[in-house]
Amino acid sequence: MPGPSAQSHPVVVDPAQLLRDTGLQVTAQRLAVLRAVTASPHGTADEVEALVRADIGAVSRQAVYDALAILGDKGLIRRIQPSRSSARFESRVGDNHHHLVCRACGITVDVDCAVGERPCLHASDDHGFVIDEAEVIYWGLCPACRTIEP
Amino acid sequence: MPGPSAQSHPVVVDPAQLLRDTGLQVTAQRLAVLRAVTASPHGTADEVEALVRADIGAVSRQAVYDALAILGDKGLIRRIQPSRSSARFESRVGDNHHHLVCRACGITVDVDCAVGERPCLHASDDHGFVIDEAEVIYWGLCPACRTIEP
DNA sequence: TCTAATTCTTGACTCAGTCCACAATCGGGC
DNA sequence: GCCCGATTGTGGACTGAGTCAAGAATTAGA
Repeated sequence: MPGPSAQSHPVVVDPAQLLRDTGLQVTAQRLAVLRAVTASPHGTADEVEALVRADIGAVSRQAVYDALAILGDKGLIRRIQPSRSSARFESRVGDNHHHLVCRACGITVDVDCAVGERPCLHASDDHGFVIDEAEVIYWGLCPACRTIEP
Repeated sequence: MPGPSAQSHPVVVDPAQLLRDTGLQVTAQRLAVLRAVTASPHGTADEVEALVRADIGAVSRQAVYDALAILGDKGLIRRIQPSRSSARFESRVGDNHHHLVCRACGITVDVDCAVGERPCLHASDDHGFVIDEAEVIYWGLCPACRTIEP
């Protein structure tokens, strides 16, 4: 839905160019990791590894972890880790959205941030910290689990 | 700071009674875990285990994990798990406060919730979930790390 | 005090993630 | 288009947090 305020980057960004722009070498593994994270938001490293392997035939687990780490560092993907879950990754970045997690089945869905800017909340007392992000996880029961659980 | 609205339980609660009231058997291990979590907020399971061992002489790791899990289930302690950290536990419950975590050194401090009631925030779209908690982690750099890092 | 149910101990095991040394690949200069 | 140094990826061992399971010890109600 194109609105009056256009995004700062082109509508369709070439993933290879995206990597180059960030100062990263372009490799088949990194491109495949980027595709996997985009195709399957909130996937674990294992799931990403499986998708990448299905995509380009073979990868080492280490390459997947390396790519996830460096892409995360550069801000091309985001890493979240709800309690009792292994790390999950998503390619939706920059809009500072939040997450809704089901206590029963663990399903994770995105929720828009009502404020929109980061950090979207201000701590009542920052204890001298320089805060750059407020990460919010809403915990509850999803519609499916709500009907099963008492 | 006692205000006009008093807490629902007595000012000083006997820990053993607290366990009994929750329907749990009172054991030396559980009492020691409760003491350890209170004495060292935001400690990991390993740290709790060490404190408990120093306190009552010996415990199995399993007993510590069992106690942390059941005390968490019953709401006597809270479990938090910031990204890239193992689980941490605290006995300050019921006031729905939040946390401030340093990206560099990992130090965790409490921040009061500006709203006070749970869930203190409302998701912009609940996707049909029944939300009972909004967990907020503020990420940044603590005063000490701010002077070291560029 | 006795007894059934709950809890703790011990030790093996799983899973996510990391470390390391060597091989393969990328990409800027010729 | 080819070379070469720097960056990445591979394979395999390893770590740390947490879980499972069977039997021994403890708790609490009769």
